[in-house]
Amino acid sequence: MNPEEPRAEGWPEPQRFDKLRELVSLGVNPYGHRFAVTHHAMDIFTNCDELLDKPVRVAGRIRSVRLHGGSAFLDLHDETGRIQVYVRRDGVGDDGFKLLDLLDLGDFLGVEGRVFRTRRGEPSVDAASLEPLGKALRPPPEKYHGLQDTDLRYRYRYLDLMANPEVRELFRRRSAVLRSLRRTLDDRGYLEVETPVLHTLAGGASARPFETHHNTLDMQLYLRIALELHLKRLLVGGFERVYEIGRVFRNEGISTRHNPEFTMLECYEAYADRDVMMDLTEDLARNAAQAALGTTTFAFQGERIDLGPAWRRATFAELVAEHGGPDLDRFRGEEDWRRAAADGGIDASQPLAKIMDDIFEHYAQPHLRQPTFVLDHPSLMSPLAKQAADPRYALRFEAFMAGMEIGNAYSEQNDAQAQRLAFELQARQRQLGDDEAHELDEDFLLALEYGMPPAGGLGVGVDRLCMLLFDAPSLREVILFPLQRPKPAKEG
RNA sequence: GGGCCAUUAGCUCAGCGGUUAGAGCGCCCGCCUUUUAAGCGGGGCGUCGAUGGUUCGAAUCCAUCAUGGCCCA
Repeated sequence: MNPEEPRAEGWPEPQRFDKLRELVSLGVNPYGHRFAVTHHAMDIFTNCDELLDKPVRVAGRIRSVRLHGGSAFLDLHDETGRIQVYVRRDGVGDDGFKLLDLLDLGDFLGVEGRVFRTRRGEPSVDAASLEPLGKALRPPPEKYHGLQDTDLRYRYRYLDLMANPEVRELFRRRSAVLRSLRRTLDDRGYLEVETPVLHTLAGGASARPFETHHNTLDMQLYLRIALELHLKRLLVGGFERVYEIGRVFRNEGISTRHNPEFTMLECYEAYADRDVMMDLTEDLARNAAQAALGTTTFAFQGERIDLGPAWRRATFAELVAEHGGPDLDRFRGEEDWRRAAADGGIDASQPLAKIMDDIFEHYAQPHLRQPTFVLDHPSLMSPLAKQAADPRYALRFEAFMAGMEIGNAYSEQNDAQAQRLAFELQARQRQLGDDEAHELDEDFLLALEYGMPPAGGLGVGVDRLCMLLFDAPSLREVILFPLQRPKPAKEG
């Protein structure tokens, strides 16, 4: 940006350009370089008495200025909080005091001075010198109400973070959740790995993928919809406990519980099964809650959720029947499902797997408030899981709370021939119009043919877990930059 | 995809057929060397989301569109 060439007309505050130019003409760099910070706001606030009259160097953004003629109070915000700076003409000299006129709310400023308490007892820094570190050409959001408009909050998340301290706190807690998930798995002997985001075939889940293209290879590629198939290849390779925390992408609708890209934790444990993964799921969730909240009970949208006691375990069929749905155990085939759908007011012309999903969502899901493991889904919906003794059902669970799915796990299919049959069944569903049915993945089958240990596999929707723990009404609240349609560029 | 709601100053909002569109914060000018949502005096900085329409008159009523939110699929 060349300050001599002002595009200042039409800017919110063209005076900021004038001040910028004047700083330069005084030989002051408005954009600073290194500034050796000795203390953060929080340090001075909590250790004020020990620091009294000691020299400190603090830096941050100017959020408030109270001018008093020959002196001024500035509120400087750094990552740890707010520290008040007292600037007196006697303290910083005429030249230093003149700088005050050239500073604006939103500017970054470095201050060297001594710690003192004001008459009212507030820990403050009596400035000896001021060093502009970063001029703001636009004003920050309003200081009391912050930035409320959700569109603007997500679109310009930096303003949201600047204005709303509780948003900064939320993302600190999210980081604590991530650390806790990693620690729980690390402590259990898991290895964290990274697998490709670009897939030649999007598998591991039922979802439509994003498509992309590699120019040099002239090859169609897909953004991954799950981590599953590569992590299982690692079990084939000999790692026994692996996990990945990574972004997956699903080309589907956007809602308060869905974002096109979201963070998934998947972990695979050789020689374990679904039941082992249930215990692990409870541990992961409890530890995350402890790490982020310091407790395993919390309120979600007015509802009390308790992760502490052993979670309820009930089968898919039991839960549907319990809430007025059909007796799935008596179902013989597709016709029974379609009739049940019609009876329940569900679109009976949809692909069969979708009908199964809808029947569960219709009857059971809204009632799953306290943490619940739903066991034994229909096999058709679970092509990557081993079948139960009754082959209509799979050795699978999904974890629900507050009516929301947060986890999904299988006793992983390690029989290459059974996996091929399951894929072939999916391929037929695809031909019948189910574009979410799993693709037949020869490359994955090849890996299984070399032998994979039996394993429990678990996937956890990290964003949803955070949403619950933080009592967020929308998934978008816990994602720093949720996808938004671009705004037309403003004129000027 | 369907229904409902919102869009007014940089920000948070009021105004809902009738003078020149308002408040607080922010901003500009002046005063003030321990204030803290500092204070005092002065200044309104606007394509009322966009485009059409109804009307003597539209921020306000109607239609369409755009963006966002909530609910449903």
